[in-house]
Amino acid sequence: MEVLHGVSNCKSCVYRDLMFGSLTADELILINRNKKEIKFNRGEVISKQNKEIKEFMYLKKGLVKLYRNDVVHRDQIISISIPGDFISLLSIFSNSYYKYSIAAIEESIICAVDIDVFRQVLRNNQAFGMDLLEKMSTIYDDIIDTKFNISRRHLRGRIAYILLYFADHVYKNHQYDLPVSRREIAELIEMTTENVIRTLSEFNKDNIIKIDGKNIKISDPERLKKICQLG
Amino acid sequence: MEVLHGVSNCKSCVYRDLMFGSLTADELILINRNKKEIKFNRGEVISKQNKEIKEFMYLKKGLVKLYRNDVVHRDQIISISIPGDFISLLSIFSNSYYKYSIAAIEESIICAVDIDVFRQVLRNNQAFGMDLLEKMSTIYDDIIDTKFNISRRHLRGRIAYILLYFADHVYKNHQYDLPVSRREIAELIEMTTENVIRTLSEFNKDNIIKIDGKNIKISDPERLKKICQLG
DNA sequence: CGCGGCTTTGATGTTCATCAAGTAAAGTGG
DNA sequence: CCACTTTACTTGATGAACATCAAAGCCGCG
Repeated sequence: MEVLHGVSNCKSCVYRDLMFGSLTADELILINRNKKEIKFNRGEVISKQNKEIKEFMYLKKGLVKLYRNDVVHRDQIISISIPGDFISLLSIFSNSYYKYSIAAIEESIICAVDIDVFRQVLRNNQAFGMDLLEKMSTIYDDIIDTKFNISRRHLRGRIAYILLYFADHVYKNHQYDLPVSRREIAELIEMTTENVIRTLSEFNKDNIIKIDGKNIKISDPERLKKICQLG
Repeated sequence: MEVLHGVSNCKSCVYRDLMFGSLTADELILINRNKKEIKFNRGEVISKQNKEIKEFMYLKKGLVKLYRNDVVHRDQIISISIPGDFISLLSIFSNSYYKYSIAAIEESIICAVDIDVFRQVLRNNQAFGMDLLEKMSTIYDDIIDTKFNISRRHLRGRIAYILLYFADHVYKNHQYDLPVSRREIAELIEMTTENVIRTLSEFNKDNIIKIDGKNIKISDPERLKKICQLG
């Protein structure tokens, strides 16, 4: 972890409209003065379950996972966030502590705004609040959707679902380097690491996908989609 | 379904503070003028997935379920709402159509406020917006929590979890009439109807619970809690 | 009264987790 | 930089957990 100094101004940030489009010039200056950019290496924990929330964060670069810690069983991954996502939006209003842990899957850069400043701006800007309601709702809906979609499927269907998820939602490409380990896939779709590997090998043998280490190429998208729907 | 006329004024509603505590007198009058109270019988569908959202609704009396329709497999119950819950809060901001269906489990009375009026009040009252952010966040967090708690458990653990859920969260009593059918329990915790029945019978035989038709009495809460934690 | 939905139990087979054991890859310290 | 340790990946064998199928009793309702 490393705080980046002398970094970009919010005014010219690519994500400005995504998040702070409804702020006045003054509000934006205030946010800019109270934000930090922080770099995390692959594997580093960004925040831990039950820790106090001190910042509103969004992802500028990289890939992070939200997950529930579980000592007895295994961790459960709730969602994968891509650049532009608000990674601390969950539970920021319902709790003063994190309900979930966050860790970097790839080297990532987080933009973190002091939570009190954030709340202050929120109290004074109606449009900003409405924006946030909508965004939060969308994030939550996506999580619920994904979770319910996964839990009703069998193993083959789950793997198909998650492969297509990375292709369509994260990388927008039918070929990509899997950002997560086999174990993390298992934690994401509730199955064992062994069965993740087995199912991937099966798909590989059946020429549905082509595996080369971390690299996945979806050779037969139609069949994969069919398995996703039926499995 | 039956619209109730000449019903109570919002001003003296038991749920006023729960929902509309931050409204001005004028706003409350506006809401009052544009609300309906509607009674639904057991089993009646209150709103259907993909239908346009025209009202903001909360539950005054009874018990309802939120669920995802699924033609191929079975329906999936997302949550059970008790009086005071905002049953259409989900997706009201992220979508203009319902993402989930809603149906009455018991005879229920819904209070429905015209969605445009609701949004209008929301735009003009900052405190109301903040309230809503917090409430919505809590509802979503609960759903995610429940869902993840269930999906990591085995059948016995799931049944134990749901029995305790009804006891602690819905009825606040160790004895209660199960409001849902065995099949609905199955849809709620992702298992088959047969296995719900089998597991309940097992618990009955082991003197952990006492079943009499729909009536459940938790005779050995400690053991049930242990099963819930370990299963 | 009979039809359909809910409930219950048993038998059977499938799906999946667990255990074991080995290889490959990636950190780690001397 | 190389030996060493740990972590990730892979495959197979086994048994447990669970779904499916079948059949029958029960209850409410038109």
